[in-house]
Amino acid sequence: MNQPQETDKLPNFVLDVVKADVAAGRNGGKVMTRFPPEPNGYLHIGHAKSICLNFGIAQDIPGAVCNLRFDDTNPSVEEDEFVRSIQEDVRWLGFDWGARMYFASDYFERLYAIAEKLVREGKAYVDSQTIEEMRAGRGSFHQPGRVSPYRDRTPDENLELLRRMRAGEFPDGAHVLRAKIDMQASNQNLRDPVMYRIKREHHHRTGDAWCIYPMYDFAHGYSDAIEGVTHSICTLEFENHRPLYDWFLDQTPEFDPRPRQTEFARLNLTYMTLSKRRLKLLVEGGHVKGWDDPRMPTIAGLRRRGYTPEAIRAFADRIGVSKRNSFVDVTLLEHAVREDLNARCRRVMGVLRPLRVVLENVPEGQEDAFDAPWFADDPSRGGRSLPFGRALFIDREDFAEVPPKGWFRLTPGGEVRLRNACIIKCERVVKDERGEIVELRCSWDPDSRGGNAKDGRKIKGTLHWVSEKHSLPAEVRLYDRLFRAENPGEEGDEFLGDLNPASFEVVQARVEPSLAGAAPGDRVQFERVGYFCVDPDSKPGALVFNRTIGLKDSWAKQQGK
RNA sequence: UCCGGCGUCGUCCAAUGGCAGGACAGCGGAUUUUGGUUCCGCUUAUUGGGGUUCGAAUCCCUACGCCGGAACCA
Repeated sequence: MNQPQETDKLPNFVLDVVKADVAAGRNGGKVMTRFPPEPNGYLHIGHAKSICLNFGIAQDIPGAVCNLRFDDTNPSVEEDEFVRSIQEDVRWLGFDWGARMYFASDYFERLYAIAEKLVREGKAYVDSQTIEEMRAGRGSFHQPGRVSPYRDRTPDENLELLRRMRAGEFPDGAHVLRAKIDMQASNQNLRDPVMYRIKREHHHRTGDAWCIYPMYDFAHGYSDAIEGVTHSICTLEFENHRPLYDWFLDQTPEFDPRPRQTEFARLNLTYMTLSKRRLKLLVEGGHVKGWDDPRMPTIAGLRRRGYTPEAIRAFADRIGVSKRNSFVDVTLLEHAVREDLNARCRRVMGVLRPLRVVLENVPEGQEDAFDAPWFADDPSRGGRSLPFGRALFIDREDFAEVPPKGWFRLTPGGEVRLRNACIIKCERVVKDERGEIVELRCSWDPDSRGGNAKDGRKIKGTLHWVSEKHSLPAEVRLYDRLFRAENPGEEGDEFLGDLNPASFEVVQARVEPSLAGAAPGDRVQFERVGYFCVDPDSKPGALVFNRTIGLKDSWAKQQGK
C-alpha cells in the first residue's frame, strides 16, 4: 500500500504548494501533514478525499509523514465509538499513521499554558458578558464590533479569573477567555474570538479533569505546531479563519516549523448527502439501518456494500483537488468500483428471481455437469464444475411471453444458450389459475454441450442459470441510490423527502453450489447481473449477499427510452 | 449591502504567456457463450466587455454569476 503511483494521479495545487516549499527549503525540507477528524460521527467518502490528499502527500514526498489527529475539543458531541471507527476506516483505506496517532486533548495542558502566556502578555482577556451581549457586540457584516466593557481588565486580573475558571469556581457560561485582536476587523473571525469556554461535560479521554475547553481556532493551529506539522490542509469554509490561524501562531515565534494552512474544496456527490448532520439524522431517524448501512456514503457503509479501498482511492485520485465548489457525478464513483471489481471478481451464477425450467428430454434423476472458468477471458485463473439436471432455475426477467422488439432472451418456442452449458428451447409455458407463469417446459439440445450448436446455428441470447437440486438458497439485498434527487434537499431542508423508496429490496435467490463456503467480505460477479459482496450477516447455510453495483445494462437503457 | 474565495466540455480535473487536453457521462460502430468486458470513432467548453502582448484560459481593469462567513461548533 506504499506504492505512491498506483493510479494516474492528477496533479493538484496542494501538492504543488508542498513541492514548492520543499524546493524553497522551507522547514528544512521537512513535510508533515495531518488528517484531523472530530470524533463525532463516521467518516464518509468526502473524508476519504481528504485522507487520500493528506496521506497521499506523505507518500509522494520522500521523508514526509501524515499524522492522525482527533480534534476532540468539544466533549458534548465526541465519543469513543467514533475514535474506534475512524481508525478502522483510515486503516482499511490503506493508510498508515505509524505511531503518530494524536488527540488535541493530549495538548490541553500545553494549550492552557499558551493561554496563560497570552493573558500575561495582554493579548487575551476574560470576558463576562452574556452570550447575547457578546453576539451583539460582535457586530455584523456591515457593522463593526464594539469592545467589551471587560476588555481592559489587567493581565493580573485576567490571570486570576482564568485560573478560577479552570478551577471550576464559575458556572458554565459565566466567563470566556477571548483573544484581544480587533473589534473593527472586516473579517469577523478577528473580532476578539473566544479561546476557552466553561463547559462541564465529561470528556471521552480526559474525563472530568477539565471544565474549560479550548475552541477550534485556538486549539487547531497550536496542535499542528506542537506536532511539527508543516502543511495544515483543510476545506474552504476555513479560509476566513486563516488570518486567525496565523495570528495565534504569530504570538508564539518559538514554534518551528510554523505550519501553514491551505484550503481545498470539499467533495459533493450527486444523489448523496455528505453532511454529518444529515447522516446523523438518517441513522437516528431510522431511515437507514446504521452508520454502516450499505446505502450510506460512509466508509463503513461503502465497505459493507462491497466497495474496495482501491476503488475509493482511484476515485479520489481522479476527481482531483481544487478550490472550486464542485458536484462530482456519482457515475464516476460507480465507474471506479466497476473497474476494480471487473478485474478481481470471479464470475459465478446467481438467479435473483427464480423461474423453474424443466427439461423434458432429460430423464428424471439424471445428472450432468459442465466445466466453467472463473474468468472467461483467462481460463488459467481456474474454474469449477457446474452441476446440471432436469430441473433448473433461470431469472424471471429472462423470459417474455410477448417479447419486446430487440429481445434475445427466452420466448415461447425460442432458443437460448445456458451460460457455459448448452442450448435449450422453450416448448410450453405453465401457468397457475391466476395466469401467473409458474414453470417453463423446455428441451435441451444434447449436441450443444459447452454452448455451441453442432449444426452451426447462431444463438444470440445467453442466460445465467442454476440447477434446482444443487443450487443454494441465498438472501440477496439489492441496494440502489439512497436519494432520488441529484441534490437532495436542494430546496430548503426537506432532504428526507428526496429519499428513494426503492433504495432497498430483498429477494430470495438461488446461487450456484460453489458459493457454499462464501465468507463475509468475499466479492463475486453474478454473471449478467452485477457485483455482489457477502454480508457480515451471512452464515454457512444462510448466505446473504449485498449488491455492490449492477453491471452496465445497455438493454435496460434502450428500453428506458 | 461588508469580507473572503471561485468562474474551462453535461460533470470533475489539466493546460502556470505559445496547437484548449484527459476521465466520467452521452451517442455511434467492431468484437463477444455476460445486452458485461475490450477496442475504435463522434459530439460538446475558456462567464460578458475592455485593455496589455507578435501571441491571453493564463496578466490588468470592469461587469456579472456562484460559494462561504455574523456558535461559548468543527
